[in-house]
Amino acid sequence: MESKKRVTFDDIAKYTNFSKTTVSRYFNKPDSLTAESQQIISDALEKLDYQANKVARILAVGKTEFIGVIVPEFYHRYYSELLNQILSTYEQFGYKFLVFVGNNNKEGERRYIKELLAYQIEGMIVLSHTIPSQELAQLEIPIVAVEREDQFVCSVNTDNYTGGYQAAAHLAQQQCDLLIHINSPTPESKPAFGRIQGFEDYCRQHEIPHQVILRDLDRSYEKDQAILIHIVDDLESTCKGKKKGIFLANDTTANTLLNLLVRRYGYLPQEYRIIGFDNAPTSREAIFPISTIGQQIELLAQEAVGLVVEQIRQRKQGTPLSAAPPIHKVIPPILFCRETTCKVGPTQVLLSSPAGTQSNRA
Amino acid sequence: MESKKRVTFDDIAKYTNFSKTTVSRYFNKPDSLTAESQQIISDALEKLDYQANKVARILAVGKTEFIGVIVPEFYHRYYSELLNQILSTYEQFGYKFLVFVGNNNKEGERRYIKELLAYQIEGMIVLSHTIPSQELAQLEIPIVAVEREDQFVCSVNTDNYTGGYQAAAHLAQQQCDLLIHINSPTPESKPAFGRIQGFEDYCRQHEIPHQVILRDLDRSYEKDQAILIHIVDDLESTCKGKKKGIFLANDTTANTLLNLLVRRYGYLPQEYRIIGFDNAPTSREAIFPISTIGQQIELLAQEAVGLVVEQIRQRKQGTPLSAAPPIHKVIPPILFCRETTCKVGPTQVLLSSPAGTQSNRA
DNA sequence: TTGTAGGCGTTATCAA
DNA sequence: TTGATAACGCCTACAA
Repeated sequence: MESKKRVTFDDIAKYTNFSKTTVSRYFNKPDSLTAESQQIISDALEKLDYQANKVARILAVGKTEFIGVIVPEFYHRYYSELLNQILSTYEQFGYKFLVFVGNNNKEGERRYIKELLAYQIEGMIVLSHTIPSQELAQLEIPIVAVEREDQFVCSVNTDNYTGGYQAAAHLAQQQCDLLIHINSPTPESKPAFGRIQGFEDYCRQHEIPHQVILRDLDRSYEKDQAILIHIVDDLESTCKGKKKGIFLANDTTANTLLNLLVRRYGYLPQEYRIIGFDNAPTSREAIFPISTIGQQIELLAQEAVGLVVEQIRQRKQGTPLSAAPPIHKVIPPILFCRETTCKVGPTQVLLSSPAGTQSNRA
Repeated sequence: MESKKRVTFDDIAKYTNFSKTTVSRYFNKPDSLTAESQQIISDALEKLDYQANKVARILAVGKTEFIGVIVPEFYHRYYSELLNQILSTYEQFGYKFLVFVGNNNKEGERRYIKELLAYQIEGMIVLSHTIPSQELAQLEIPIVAVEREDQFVCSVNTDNYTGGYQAAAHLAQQQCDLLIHINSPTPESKPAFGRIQGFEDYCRQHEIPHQVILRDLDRSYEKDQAILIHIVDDLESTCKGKKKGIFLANDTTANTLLNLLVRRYGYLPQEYRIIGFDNAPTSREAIFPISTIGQQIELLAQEAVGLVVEQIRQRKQGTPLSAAPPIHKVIPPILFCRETTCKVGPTQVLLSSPAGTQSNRA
């Protein structure tokens, strides 16, 4: 049970009287060994309890199968869910993920990237927003941006414009008199800017009264709540009686708004219709399940990893690195029509089981 | 701009007419070089755009600075927050994290662990529950379990017993007639079992009517909701009029229950007092901020990483590996008294800014 | 202060 | 089908 040195190919070689080359081949080209030899080596590996050392392999072969991931934060569940789905692609692609949280700190993120490069990551998936894609593009490794500024690197994004358009259309369909979009100030370079555009375009094209309210949101629940209270107070005085369709920039904010309204009224008044964005778990788990323009998070993750892997593959084949222009994949959003816009009115709000046959205790 | 071979110490050495040993020393023992030599090498590194290769370093020196992490799932925000805090310790300890999601799949997790070991991780933090600690202990690397069965490995846990005790005490203090604890069936080996024990002990010691309801929770919001509806229906018929203090196993479930009650009543009746566990972000962001027995998540993460790192350090110093018995750190919980038990009654439920002009109900 | 030589554990190349 | 040898890029003696 002593902490002996780790068993290596050399040990296996000596034990079996093969060379370590042959042992190596057992793993990489097993067919080139006789069945007998394979068996012998297999037994030896078992007997000596061999544990693979991929670090040595990396040095020899140059492939780490590491992908670096930089997540901006975990306040929005969108990111934890996206990370979840990214990590889950291990089963599909076999790549491992080195994960950092950016916390909106540009200098920090630069250090993280340096570290990732030092560990010879083969590609990187960037969810954080601080570092411009131009800088990322100079890293000379395959990079895929997800829902962030992506001019100079590959990316996978939801079709935000269509999403914003759909949101407006859906609210309009609910007979709203006034459509409102609440968002943070968003640079045009971010894909999320499309949400604003799509919303506005729909409203203009259909001549629907609307306004876009831009505030410094997405800080914390309490701060967002304070901001939204002001907005709602304002609406209550200026738009009393009008049916307001509110499109929030994300489900987290939508949830905050919903909570606020339900606290005021005990339910969500028909006068307010709410739709969020992302289809983050938040939206399903809200006091009233929130309608949302769903990002296909699992698909986004798969496409993102797939795209990185594809780029890695191409590069490995000698294809020029930055020759081709960046690929931008676009994933369509999906409307989830839930209680904050359609399904249930305030009178059907009660939640109870048909007939209870249930017992207690343990 | 061509994808030339990467620059190595050899290149720097040739360029500067030093040996690569000297270049190596520039990084590891800079004081052993003249200031002048340092400058020369520094310039060369800059000029040739040297990028560190830690893989080679690992092979030479045997230290990866990798810690493997296995998270069970992301349904409970407790885990994403814990992961967040673990990742954030990079700034403090410098260790990088290879992250896998277990998804409650024992075989999968075994494969992940194999992979992690192949990458020469120096230690592992295990949040998932599937693999017994006895098996983990045989891995011959420092392991820290967090809030899971931990008999044979080091661990960091919240003082669950005290937490359960406090929860009961707090509910009792709110003049509840009947205390109820809702949980999943929990093996005694899990730290979380202490929540049940603590709750029951308090109730017995103080002769408070109570019951423990064990159901197969923690699957999904909808499933949990269905289960809770049955439970509430039951309580409504059997305990009508009694003030019920309900202690939920975690904030996620507490949130589900709260939503359900608020949907029935438009507010949280005084007849129901609710307290959760974890102080996951969920609890603050619920329709009514949920009182909770808070786990000090940031501290848990720090202690967990710190403990792994400490073990790594000791091992490096030749101290026997598994000689010492596993260390179990215990972190006290913190009661967060919020609206579901104390702060606000249903009449003060409205949320508006000071000058607010809001209406009530219908 | 600096250099030489060998090793870390694997794979690639060339022979046999 | 197998083996010997030289990488991969860095670090650690030991020497100078």
